[in-house]
Amino acid sequence: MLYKNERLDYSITMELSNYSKIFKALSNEQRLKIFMMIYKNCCAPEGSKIGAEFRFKDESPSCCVRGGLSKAFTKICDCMDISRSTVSHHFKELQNAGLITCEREGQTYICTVNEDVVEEIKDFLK
Amino acid sequence: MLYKNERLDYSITMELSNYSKIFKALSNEQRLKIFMMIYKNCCAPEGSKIGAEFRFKDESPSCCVRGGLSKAFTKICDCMDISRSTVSHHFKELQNAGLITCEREGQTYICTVNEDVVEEIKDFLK
DNA sequence: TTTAGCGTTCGACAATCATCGAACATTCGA
DNA sequence: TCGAATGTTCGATGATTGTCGAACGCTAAA
Repeated sequence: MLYKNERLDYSITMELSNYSKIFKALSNEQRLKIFMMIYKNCCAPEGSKIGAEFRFKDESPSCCVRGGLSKAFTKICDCMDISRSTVSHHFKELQNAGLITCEREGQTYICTVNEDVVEEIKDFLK
Repeated sequence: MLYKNERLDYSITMELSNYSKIFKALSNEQRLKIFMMIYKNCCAPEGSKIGAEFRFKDESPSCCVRGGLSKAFTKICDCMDISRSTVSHHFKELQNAGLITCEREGQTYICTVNEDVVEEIKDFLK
């Protein structure tokens, strides 16, 4: 897992190719679910319509540290039925698309959603 | 090209798998460009930030008929550097994802963006 | 220093995808 | 009715993807 991945260029209006990279990252259902869980558990808006099924069951709000989700990898492995190596691969894809950033926290990671990219997605087609 | 393709189920909150299908349809850059051109030329909002490069150059507003883009296939073939069979394939993918609908108009087609799906995309992450 | 936990990397494999050209079907106009 | 234009279908091919298990490296704790 990268500490800091090279970010795509999110200038005023994003390039078409950047959008297609983001959509590709979200085009696999498992990976989309991973992203939604990270998003839901640390930065989805208050009253968001995003389903409660993405919330970790036994989590207090304290699952968030410095704006990110702590132990994201472990938590997600625990509630998905795919191998750890596959989950690792999906995390990398999400990072390469610029959707998330991971930062070491002791033995595990804090995972943050890149909110400027989320804004770009929300603005798509507007 | 289908006259009417079976539509996905866009209920109140769309299933994750429907979102991933839509993102997959938009994950190829050529296909995303095709979609943007159809969208830009018939139903992008007034003052949309979507780039003018998606506008057909020699088109008057009359390129829209009954809410759709007339001769979409021909026009798009003319300004993209891929074969007609590939363009046909991409149109099918966009239709299967529920993003567009095509209707015969004499020898060619009127192509319509499904605006309820566009709304779902705009609402994603909200 | 040893061990256990966390996550990565590697190599493999089957499945899917993007693309092409050729052949075909349909429709309109001459 | 014939020819041209429009778009589809087919089969092929190389590239990419999603997934796995095994082996590995790093970190924290005993």
